[in-house]
Amino acid sequence: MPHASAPQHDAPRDSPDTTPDAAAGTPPAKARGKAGEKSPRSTARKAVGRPPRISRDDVVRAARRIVDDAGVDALTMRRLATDLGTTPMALYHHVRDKEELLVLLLDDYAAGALRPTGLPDDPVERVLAAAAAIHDALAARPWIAQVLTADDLMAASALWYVEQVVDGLTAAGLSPAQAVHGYRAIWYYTAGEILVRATAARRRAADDRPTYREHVFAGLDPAELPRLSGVAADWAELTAQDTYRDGLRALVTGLVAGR
Amino acid sequence: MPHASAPQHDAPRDSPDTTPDAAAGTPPAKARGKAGEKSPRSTARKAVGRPPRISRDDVVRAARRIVDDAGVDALTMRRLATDLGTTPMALYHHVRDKEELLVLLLDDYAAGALRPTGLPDDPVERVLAAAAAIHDALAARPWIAQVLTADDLMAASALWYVEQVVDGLTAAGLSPAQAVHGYRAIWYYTAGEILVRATAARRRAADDRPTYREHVFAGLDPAELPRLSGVAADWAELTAQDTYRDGLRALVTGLVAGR
DNA sequence: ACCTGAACACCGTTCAAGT
DNA sequence: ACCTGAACACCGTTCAAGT
Repeated sequence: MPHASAPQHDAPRDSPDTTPDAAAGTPPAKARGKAGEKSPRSTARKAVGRPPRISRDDVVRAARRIVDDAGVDALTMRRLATDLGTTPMALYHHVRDKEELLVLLLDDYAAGALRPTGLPDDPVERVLAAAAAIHDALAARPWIAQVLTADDLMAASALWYVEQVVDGLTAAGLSPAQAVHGYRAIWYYTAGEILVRATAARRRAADDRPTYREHVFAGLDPAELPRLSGVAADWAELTAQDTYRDGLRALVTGLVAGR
Repeated sequence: MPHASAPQHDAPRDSPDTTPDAAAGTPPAKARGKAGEKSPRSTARKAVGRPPRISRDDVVRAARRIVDDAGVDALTMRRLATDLGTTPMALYHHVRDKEELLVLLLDDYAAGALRPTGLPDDPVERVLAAAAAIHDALAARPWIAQVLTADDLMAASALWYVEQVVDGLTAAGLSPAQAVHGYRAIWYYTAGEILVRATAARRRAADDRPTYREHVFAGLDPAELPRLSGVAADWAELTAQDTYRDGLRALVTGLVAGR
């Protein structure tokens, strides 16, 4: 199901948008000049002019290929154009800029993530399952981390997961406002885990300056920092363990207990 | 106290390192060629050659100025060189590359953060206070967020905070391993909050595509996503509220309860 | 040892023009 | 309407040379 339900936000002029101001009223500042001045003789919605060679979907698909194959750093407008057999500037007719492309990519990916079948009935367990599902889907692709900071996600196609979390928290006794705040807390924790872990993995892969933390920990003063000195030897092993679900459970438990 | 205790990791050749392999044994891959081949006649540690015009501290200080004044995006090696009255390449004699500079910057900033005086005696409250202190220190500077992903922080000078958290969790009954995992969970939550919030703020400041989320929420199908439809009108207001401490308390409560 | 100058190999994006 | 070509205004970093 490739992003069938993802809304085409900021689609260039061809989206039959229901809200009038999204298409004509107050377009984003950057696009305003272009949209208003560039096509002075487009009097009607007729399909006039050169037929398109590539579509927005083509762009997103090609971008996803690059990112999956070679990482998000390899995604440049120039390479993307080359892969599509066009020029860099042709892309700008389909996406506003690179950041929009990244958000589109994230949406597209979230839409393709599997919705877990048979979520538990118990509210807390349901929250845990939904959060873990979106976490696992995102954590599976390391490039997500770098895109995450470009959007607070939870946009468009990931809303189903958000619904499950908010619903579960409500069923567990939280007020609607508390449930939204609870969802946000879960999202902070989840996004943070993905980002921190992805960075650590990148660091490890580069195998550059690998001994920095060890260096710091080796120089610990047991008198000043006794606890850290005590766990210094095990730190690497302990932090390498995947404890996402444990922390998630603690957070959700605390949210429900503190209602 | 400008990072007096911050270790000079990867300082170029002049650091009298105690661990032999940090200075000579296995230098990072990138630097290996340069370090091994560039100075064939440096037979002793004598201060020979041209006297330095700028120091590593100068570089970090100038970088901090730029970042504080104009944001992290304005920090380029070229501008930094201009501000220091040198050439871009002179900088590379003091820092390995730009990423190291960013990490140095983060360290430097964390070292300058105020340690809260009079931490509470109660273990849970102590954990909350320490975590909130590091959170507030980092959240005060928006550029931190972008640097955070370049390091898992908690390095060097921020260790005091880590000690407080691990100690508090231990005093609350967690095992050393549980305390480390708990600290990690708190760090995920904290880093995630800062990152997500900073991105949202950036988005708002750009006032570009401001209606995307509203657009998505306006198109919600109440039959499919009833909870979200119910809170759609209040979403912006609810998520604008600062609930970092509430979520933190829930997390810590859950960690202690689940021990 | 420390610094400079010039160059390399890129970026994202604008602008004016073509069909 | 859609695409092209050339250019702008940058990047971080390497390399060879100077003092």
